[in-house]
Amino acid sequence: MENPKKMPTIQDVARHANVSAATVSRVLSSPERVSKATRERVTNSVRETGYTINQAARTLRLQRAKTILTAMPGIGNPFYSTILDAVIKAAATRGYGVLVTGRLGDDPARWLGDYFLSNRADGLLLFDGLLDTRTLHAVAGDGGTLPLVAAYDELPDPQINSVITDNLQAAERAVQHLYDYGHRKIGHISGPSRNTFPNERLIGFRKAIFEHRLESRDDWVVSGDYTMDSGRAAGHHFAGLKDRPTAIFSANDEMAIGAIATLRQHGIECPRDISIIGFDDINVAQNYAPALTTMRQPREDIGRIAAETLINILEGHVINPAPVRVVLQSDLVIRESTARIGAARSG
Amino acid sequence: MENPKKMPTIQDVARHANVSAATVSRVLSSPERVSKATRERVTNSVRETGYTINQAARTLRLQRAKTILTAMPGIGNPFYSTILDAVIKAAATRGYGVLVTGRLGDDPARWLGDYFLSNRADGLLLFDGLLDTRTLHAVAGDGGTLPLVAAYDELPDPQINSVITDNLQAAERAVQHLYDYGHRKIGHISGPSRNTFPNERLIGFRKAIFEHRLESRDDWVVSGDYTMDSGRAAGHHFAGLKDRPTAIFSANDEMAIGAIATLRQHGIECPRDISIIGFDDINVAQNYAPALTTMRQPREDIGRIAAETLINILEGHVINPAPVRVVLQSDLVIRESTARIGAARSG
DNA sequence: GAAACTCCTGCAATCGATTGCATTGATCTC
DNA sequence: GAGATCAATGCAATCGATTGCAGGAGTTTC
Repeated sequence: MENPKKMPTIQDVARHANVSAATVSRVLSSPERVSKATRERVTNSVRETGYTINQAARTLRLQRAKTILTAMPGIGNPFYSTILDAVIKAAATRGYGVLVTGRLGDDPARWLGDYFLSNRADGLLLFDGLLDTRTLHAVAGDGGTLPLVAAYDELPDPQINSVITDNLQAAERAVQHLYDYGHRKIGHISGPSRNTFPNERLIGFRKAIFEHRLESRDDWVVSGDYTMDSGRAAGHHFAGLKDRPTAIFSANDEMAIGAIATLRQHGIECPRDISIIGFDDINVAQNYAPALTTMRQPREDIGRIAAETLINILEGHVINPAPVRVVLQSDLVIRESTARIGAARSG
Repeated sequence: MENPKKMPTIQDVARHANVSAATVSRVLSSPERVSKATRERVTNSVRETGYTINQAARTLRLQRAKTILTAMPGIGNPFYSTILDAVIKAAATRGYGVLVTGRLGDDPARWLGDYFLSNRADGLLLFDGLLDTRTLHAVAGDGGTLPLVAAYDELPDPQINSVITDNLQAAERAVQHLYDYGHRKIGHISGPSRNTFPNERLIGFRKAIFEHRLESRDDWVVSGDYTMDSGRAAGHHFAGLKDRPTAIFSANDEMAIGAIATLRQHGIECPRDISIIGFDDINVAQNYAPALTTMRQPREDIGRIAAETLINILEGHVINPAPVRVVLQSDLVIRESTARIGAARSG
């Protein structure tokens, strides 16, 4: 039990097939360089011995781990978990493993470095916008380059490869929808901003408000952290307002759900008394009551494309010195949580 | 750019500190065996060269990857993603990385094997109850043992280590709650069963129904696959019934949500017309409308304990030949989706 | 029939860290 | 003061797969 039967090595296969280890290796990696007879003999031996390659040895020799690391703020978040799912699938079809890490400790540079400056992973998929780009450059080290693809909410450093959706435009589109429905008093529940710099969705919100010359009030914009709890807090805030907006654009679905639930406890029904539009289109959105109007982000696409891009870079398919930039579109999905202002009032 | 500066090796550090590589290695792994003066000199050299250990080499030499593999049916599922979060945290504090895989291809044995029969991972955390135990034994191979901890819904093979909640008892408790609320006509939306063997929650449901001598009808039990969509399908089914149960026990929250949403579309309101209790207490449960009554599973605990158990086994802290079995409790959380039958009818 | 090729296969070095054994110098014991 | 003991360090083999180089067998060419 405590001494698992030793795994067969390439040497064992070689002995079994009466060839050298080199030949076995060649059968496995470039079969066309080996004669048909030998190839078949070796293939049989591989099967009969139950040989599986020792990745550690391979990694050491080739200096490539065939593994990518993904850093996410919180996998518990359904938004990210769907992306991760897509990443894993895409990586698997290319023969790559996926290591996952969250936010650990206070010094991102150190633990990120620990991971694959040490040959555990070949590259990084970054879904955490709160990791500062300076930090990343530090991880990359002065001379070397850290193969990296970023895929988060913010427009990242133009220097680094990225797969993103156009958040600014999508936010404008969300507000536009509320405007189209007749709303003129529009509030916002924003996500966190890093470096005191407003995030893209907040900027888009402000831009739309400005362009439509709508009323802009400080107490109509509250900031949350993308959790349902912070949505609840925002809900309390809006419920307590004397002069309340008739519609709210929430920077993600979870905060929208938290806000709707809390507002309801205060007797404020959505969409009867207030319209709320979310962002992301997470799974529950369509099954929530009311079903959420939201800006759908193509999460599977984000995950898949990000993973493929990174692997292409790793395998040298991308010689292009210019950073890769992929911008995906979000779609407006109209459901029940927003209503025309006239219709809602009369409802 | 395309040629990252070569990472310093232990040899480089040794040269820098004027000692042998062996000494550097000892400073890193068993500092007490090295004199204070040397130790400090080496520690400085490590810092100055920016050395990080090459895990591939270490893994090859030690035959241990310091990495665990988790297999989940779908990370997109919020239930599992919370568990995964806990696993990653627990593993990280023990210095372990976490590889994640989903269901890939049709032959689990092959891809599971590819992972860590090949020294990529030292052990497996299995959250996927649909992987047959025979398959697992096959992966383990005849002689050797695959370090494995299972943590899924079903009571697994008593031979293997497991961290579970008592699903049968929890299911009974859920039905008991409906019974206490005066319901006598109780339906069930079940999860999938493997091997034509009913799953624990279904057994618990049947047991409770039997013991209370309640009506048991085939068309009051529909089976789903734990997705919201299958919950919607179940909702349609129940909506179409002439003689409908007054309460439903859903084997997870997502199916409960799907069912509630669909029933509402048919004019059947929860809890006014029908009470529904879920299972798991996923994040949205408390923010759903109605807030879900559910059996809360301690997901963080499951993830953390499973990871710690596996690592203990890997590090030989567990010499015990008997399989480890941890059984956690689920708690009934009463919210709005269930109502006393009198109260509901009059509401 | 010999030079020039091609094709197939093996030899041996290499990747970087670890560790049993050997060595050195110092301290201790009687 | 000679032998024993011990602490600190170095030597060199090892983990398993890959690959440049070389050699042997067979084929082609003139």
